[in-house]
Amino acid sequence: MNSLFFETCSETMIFPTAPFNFDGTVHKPDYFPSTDNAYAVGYYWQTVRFGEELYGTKLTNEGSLYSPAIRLSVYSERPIKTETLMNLKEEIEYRFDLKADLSKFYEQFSNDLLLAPVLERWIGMRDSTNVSLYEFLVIATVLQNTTVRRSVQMMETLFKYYGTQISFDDKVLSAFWPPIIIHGEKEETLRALKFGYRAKTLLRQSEIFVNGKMDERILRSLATDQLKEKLLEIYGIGPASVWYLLFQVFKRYDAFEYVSPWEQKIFSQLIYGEELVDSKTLLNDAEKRWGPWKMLALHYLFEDLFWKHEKDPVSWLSPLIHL
DNA sequence: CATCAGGGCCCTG
DNA sequence: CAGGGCCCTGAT
Repeated sequence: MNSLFFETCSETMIFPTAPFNFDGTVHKPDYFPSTDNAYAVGYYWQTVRFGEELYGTKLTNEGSLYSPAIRLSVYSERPIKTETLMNLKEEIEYRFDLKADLSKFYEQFSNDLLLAPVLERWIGMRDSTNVSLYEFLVIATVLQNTTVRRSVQMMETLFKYYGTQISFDDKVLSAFWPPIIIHGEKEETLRALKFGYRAKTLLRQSEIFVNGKMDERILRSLATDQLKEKLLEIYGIGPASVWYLLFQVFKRYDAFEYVSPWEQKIFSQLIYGEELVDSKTLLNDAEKRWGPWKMLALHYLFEDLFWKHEKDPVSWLSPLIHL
């Protein structure tokens, strides 16, 4: 892994729609830890590959729930052009859903027995992702059919062999590689790094980006059904991964049509206080209760639980997290 | 020590 | 459309 040291810094302000919860938006305690980002209350650091360039970004909370403001600091090798800085700002606004208007969601469920207390704590939290579509596909691939610990291992192996290390603002973080780097690799090499059958997936996913068959910006504008169809065409993306993509990467708040075993257990406890509720029941009830907001509603419940767990372990949750 | 499932998906029959 | 195979690893 080659390393870079970025000292040049440009700044601009971002003004999210209100209400806005900075910490709930930038830090998701249920996502597996990854060395491409770091979090502290009021701060978020993240490496970003944008266009052909690498940047170190830092978000600083300089506002409040009803008067939100974020300082975006961008560290780079060379001074960044104003236009590029504005484009990067827009990209960050999209990824963290900073321009969302969730007022209808809040109004509609202010009396929902499950959601109301959670909204009190987390109103203004957004449905966010810190990475691009390509990068999310890599994450989805290392998540499949394994435990969190091993997902973390695989991710760090990828960073070690194909990524870049960036030092900025007293942080040292890993940065993603461009798809062409993996594309130029042999399947046996990836297999030797213990990716097993995932080697093929990583290669085929890189290929569609190198060949320009995937344009994230165009996908964003598609209707959900059409988008889902496109995403399912990607090798290695099936029913479980597709709704992670729809929700997190593409902000489709209703994307909940499949429950994987792990989430089934957690939702069962969370919503019904039971060990295992039939997945059809889960899906139907969520639709009835929250309709087009169902995944966002579940996200709020999920994050609230994991924040709680981070501070004060929830006894039934611990054995479900295989760290 | 051996066995097995783990935050799925592809492919075959 | 059901079910076997896939890679590695930690848990048991």
